[in-house]
Amino acid sequence: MDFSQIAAEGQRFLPYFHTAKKYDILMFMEHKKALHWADQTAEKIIAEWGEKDLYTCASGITPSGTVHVGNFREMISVELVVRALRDRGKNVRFIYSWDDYDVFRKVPLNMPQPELLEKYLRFPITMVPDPWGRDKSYARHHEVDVESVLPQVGIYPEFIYQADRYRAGTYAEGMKRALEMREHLKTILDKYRDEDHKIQGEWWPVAVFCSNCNRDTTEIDGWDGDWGLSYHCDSCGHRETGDLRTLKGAKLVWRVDWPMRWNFEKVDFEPAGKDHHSQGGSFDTSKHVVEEVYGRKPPVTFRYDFIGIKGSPGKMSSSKGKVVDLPDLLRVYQPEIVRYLFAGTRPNTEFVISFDLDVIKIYEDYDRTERIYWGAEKAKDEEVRAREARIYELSQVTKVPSAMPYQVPFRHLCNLLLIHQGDIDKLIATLPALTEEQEKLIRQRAVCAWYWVQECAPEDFRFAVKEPGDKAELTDDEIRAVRSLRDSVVVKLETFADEKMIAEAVYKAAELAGTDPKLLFRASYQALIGKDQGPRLAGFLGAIGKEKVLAILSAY
RNA sequence: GGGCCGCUAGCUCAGUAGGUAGAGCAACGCCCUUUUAAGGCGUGGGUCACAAGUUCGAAUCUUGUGCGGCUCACCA
Repeated sequence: MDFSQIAAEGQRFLPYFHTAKKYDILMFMEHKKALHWADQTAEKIIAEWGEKDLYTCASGITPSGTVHVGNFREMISVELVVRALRDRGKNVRFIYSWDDYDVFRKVPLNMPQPELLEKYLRFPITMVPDPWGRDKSYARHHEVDVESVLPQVGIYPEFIYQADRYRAGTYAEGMKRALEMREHLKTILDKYRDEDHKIQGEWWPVAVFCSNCNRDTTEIDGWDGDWGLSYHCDSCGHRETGDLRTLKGAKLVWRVDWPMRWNFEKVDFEPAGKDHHSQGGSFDTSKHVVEEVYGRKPPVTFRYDFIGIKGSPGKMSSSKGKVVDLPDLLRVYQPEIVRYLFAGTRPNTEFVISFDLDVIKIYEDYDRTERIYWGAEKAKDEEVRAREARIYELSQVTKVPSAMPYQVPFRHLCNLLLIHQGDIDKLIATLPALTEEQEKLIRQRAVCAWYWVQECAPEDFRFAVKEPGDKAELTDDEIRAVRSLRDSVVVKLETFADEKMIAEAVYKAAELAGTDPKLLFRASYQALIGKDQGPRLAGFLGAIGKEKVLAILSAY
């Protein structure tokens, strides 16, 4: 692009282009910057590390309890960045670290058999039994819960099990290096501590699970400057001098462990929660450690915020200590929409995941984004269109469907399901012919909608169509209104061109019966569903079906 | 005490290429002789917390102030 072109184009965007500063012009020339935060992060990673054959993106947590939506935010944030990198043709390794060699510190409130678990405090969580008896350990149970559900939302990391790594001696070199740099590490960790909190007395960058009783209640007695490490256990009195390469219980303390692994795996990107991301926090000290002790630049990062919950994910889940996890989300939101929630929100902003009436709005928002992507709805401007389209792409579990999905608004879907008492096959039968792909998505959405209606929606949202013969208590006026509706509208329901025509006929029916339309509506809803209100009557009659409505109303 | 984040319409929030302030809901109005839990159209409404600075131009960048929140300094 030569300068005259820039100038011409610049005039369009910058009315004051002719007087703009050089800085403004430079900014303008770079204006093709990525719109989505995942793309921006991907570009930052590439800019920071340069062109590489392989980029490593990492995430991980300690499975010391139920892995909740907050933890999930980290996984999906990384996954979105991984996709953005891959979309740029990069080769990416996406690792997820299960820190299952951490100590079992306290028993979470929502665990079964707390007395049993109590006995294993101070053990590594990988050696605590699974209180459900399903998996080989407490840690494994939580890992399996997550690993089995992630594919549903299109997330496929390479899992790394830290207990296995440490016990296999994988990090022996890293531990030795930390011991050599012991004094320097101490200085780094003390940097942001005030006088009262400086490390007191002897400090070791390694800790040991006792080989006799498995607890971490040990103290280091010495290091021989090479591979030999001595310790004793305060619980069982065991004393031992082991070799770092074979001493299975030895591990690095957290703030050294993390940076050591950044170096070991050559991590280029890893976000962290806000608890890690303040000065003196673990990400901050780890940054110093990886540079000064392991000689590697810290990864590109960002801070993600916490997630709040609004409404209840189900009637049964109000027990104490209940945390909301990914399966809870998937019962109410179809997988694309789970991804959409996270892809559509910048990681460093807090947001709430709703299980109440907001669910309807979230579905509507997603549908709108979908229409914009497919050009079925105009976006305000090109920028909005491009951003919405990108969010839509990133929200897909695999790839974008081959044609625009058939949209059934969530609220309408709920009503249809209530009419058909949750029978999805019957519901599908009322829709126009769909492709296999479209039907699959509707079925998925219907399962969520039905769960939501039954478990999360407010009581007055639900209704059930009466069975013929189940007669409502109506006054004479009401009975007259219902008869009028039946005889002047329902009997020729199929002759109306559209819902609007039916609506008109409904009002005409009230007039014929000599009653207020209000009364007719109330009476009709009472007769059909036993409530004072319901979905818009005109469409509702058609949805229930002429035969069934007649069968019900014939009692009057 | 250190650090971080937020403060935009009545409410919930978009708005991080600096270029005339936006959406949804609420409100108000009009229309379809009819909003009964998927009606349509339209209108009003903001000192973008406050102050100063940079700039031709600031919600946007800088500094300071206020209010609210989070986080670290013990452990991961």
